[in-house]
Amino acid sequence: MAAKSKATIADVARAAGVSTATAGRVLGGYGYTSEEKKDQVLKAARSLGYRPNALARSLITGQTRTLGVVAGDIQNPFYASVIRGISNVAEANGFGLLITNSDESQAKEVHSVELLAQKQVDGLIVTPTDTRKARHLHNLRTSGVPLVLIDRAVAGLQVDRVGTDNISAAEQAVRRLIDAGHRRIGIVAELVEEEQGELAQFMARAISGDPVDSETLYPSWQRLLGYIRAHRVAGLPIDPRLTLRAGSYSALAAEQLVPSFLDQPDRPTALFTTDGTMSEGTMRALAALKLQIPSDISLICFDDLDWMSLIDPGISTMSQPRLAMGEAATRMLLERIRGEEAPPRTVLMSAALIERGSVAKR
Amino acid sequence: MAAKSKATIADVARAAGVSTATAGRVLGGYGYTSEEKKDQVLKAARSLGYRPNALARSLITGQTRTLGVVAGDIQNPFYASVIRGISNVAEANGFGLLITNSDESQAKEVHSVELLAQKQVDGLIVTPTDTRKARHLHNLRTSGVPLVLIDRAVAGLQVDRVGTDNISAAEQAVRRLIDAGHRRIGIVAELVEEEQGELAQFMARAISGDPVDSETLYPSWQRLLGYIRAHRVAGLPIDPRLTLRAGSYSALAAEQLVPSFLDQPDRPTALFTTDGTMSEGTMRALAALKLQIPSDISLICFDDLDWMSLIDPGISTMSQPRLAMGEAATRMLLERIRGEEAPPRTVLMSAALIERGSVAKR
DNA sequence: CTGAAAGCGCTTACAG
DNA sequence: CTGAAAGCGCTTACAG
Repeated sequence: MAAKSKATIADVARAAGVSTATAGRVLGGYGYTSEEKKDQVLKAARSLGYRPNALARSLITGQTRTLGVVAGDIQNPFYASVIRGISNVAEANGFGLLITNSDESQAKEVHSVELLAQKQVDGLIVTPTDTRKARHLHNLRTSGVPLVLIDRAVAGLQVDRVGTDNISAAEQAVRRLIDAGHRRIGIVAELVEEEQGELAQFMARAISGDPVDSETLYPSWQRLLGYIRAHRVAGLPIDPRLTLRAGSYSALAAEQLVPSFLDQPDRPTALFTTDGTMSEGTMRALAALKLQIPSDISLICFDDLDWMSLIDPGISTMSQPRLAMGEAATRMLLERIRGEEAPPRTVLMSAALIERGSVAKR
Repeated sequence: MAAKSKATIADVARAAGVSTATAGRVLGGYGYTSEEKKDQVLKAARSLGYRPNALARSLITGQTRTLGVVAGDIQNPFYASVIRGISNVAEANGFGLLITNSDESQAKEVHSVELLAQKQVDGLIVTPTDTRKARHLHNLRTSGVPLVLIDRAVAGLQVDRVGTDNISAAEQAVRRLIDAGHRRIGIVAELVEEEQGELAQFMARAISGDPVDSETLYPSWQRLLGYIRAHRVAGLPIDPRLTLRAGSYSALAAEQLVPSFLDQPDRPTALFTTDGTMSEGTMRALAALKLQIPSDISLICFDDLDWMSLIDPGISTMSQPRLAMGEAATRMLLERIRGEEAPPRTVLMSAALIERGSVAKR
């Protein structure tokens, strides 16, 4: 193995015949130096193959120019795009990215946050796994590490956040289906456990128009709210049998539940899926059932995935600005890192309905 | 903003009434300490909310337990999966991941490598943008930073590498098409510039059976080699007009070139696309041309993307073990970091033909 | 403009 | 087993 060449500032200073302070000033780009010494130092640095040790610098300055990211799963197109957005603005500002996956497990999320904090990231972007309890995120506040949330909020945690306006987006999607004449519209959603009570109660309250604290709801619950709202606005009744609850972030779960969901009297003539994962599972099930879109069943999805424009007919969907979400979150985080004081901001981005060929008139 | 609580080992030591050395020993988990002092220190640490500063530790130990990754584009499913594989074994071994995108630009790659090196990563995994010249990667060797290459090799750079056995995989795909009776098989490939000469010369040499140094070829060139080999083995002639060269990693480029490619006398009856990007572009073009698969044209792709199993008929493809590639690369890197000396290894993984419905008999 | 000294938060020999 | 001291590679006041 090659000898590790580890020229330090002291080595360069010695070779250039100056003090380490002077060498540091030119190499670190701070303070003033005469052109002459500057040249000497630069020459010495080059010949020694000097590379600054960011660790030492960070230890003193207290900043690492590194951001930490805790995403659900980097393989998921949603997170992949969001992270790309984060990466775009991080890179443009000279920040590196330490990325971890939570796999929607709070234990892993806690572990990741701790790891990133120990590595002294200047700020953190996380997609919280649990929207109710998140002590580790509250603790971050007291340890002074700026935090921005993406996609989900956390009850009682006043920090910057960027997400999609899920209620409006879902309402728009379902309204489109209603406008096309559909009256029995099924919703395929994760709806992982909530502490605001059971699904039936939740729906009852929403239907009756009771105000629900939607802010810290998981996205799929918010999208269910939009589904309900579209029905209410149109004066349509809501049949609880038209709600398919997958219970977890799993395409397979959706795929397995859709067949019996569709095998009921007076089955839905259209489906609304609440995210990419549910959409994929639903599509696989429809294919297996040999149901033609849109002649046998209409469909509007959430999140625009590659395949939705590749298949024939194309799938209409609510497209989230994933890249822009990552970019916006990072910009907000950098502002906080720079010390900008302002009340916590919530940026809700709107999704756009992309019309393709998956909705038939009825 | 909350006061930054920054308890150091010195603070803990003071609170516990011991020396910083002792506090360090229990908090850092090295050396011996009596149970009594251990308890005192732990208690003090807890009440002070002590969190170790990994920077300070790394500065001394010379290791950061962080790996650097330079991938093409995290949004691309190929890289997303590879990175997930990397993340799996990194995490299992307590390593963090600093991830950057090169966007297939060598300038960005050079910049990323420099950034990661300054941040003192313990090792680097990169998908090299240029397989011919890569001084920054050679330099890494002399600075003692272990490096593992994924997907592509670099001429003259003797380091561990994991890739796909592209020639065999492509040969298998094309043989499948030949076996189905196809005689005019088109290949849709990136084939970005090479310095081994022009495409025509390259093909002439390959066809004549001249040995080509395939090791450091870009994957799409290797896959072209497999395409040629399948023809040679079957005793079939090769028509250069059946090679579509996109010239860049762009689905749009492929999409735009496919129509005229298919609008030629005696046009191909089957297509082989050399990666996910080419596959996507080709699919979009075929859809726009209203060509039915497989009745109008047969197709075998490379790399198994989500949509290939979602559309009807499913697309047959050569599936690369992307996750396993990332995992294997990381394991090799960790071995090097642990100091294992061994000649550089090249691990070529084989792709598996996944048969779906995109190939018709002829 | 430049250098000697102190110090960031830890770990590592070295005595005891 | 424990502590005083030195030091990792830088940057930051502070004199001059």
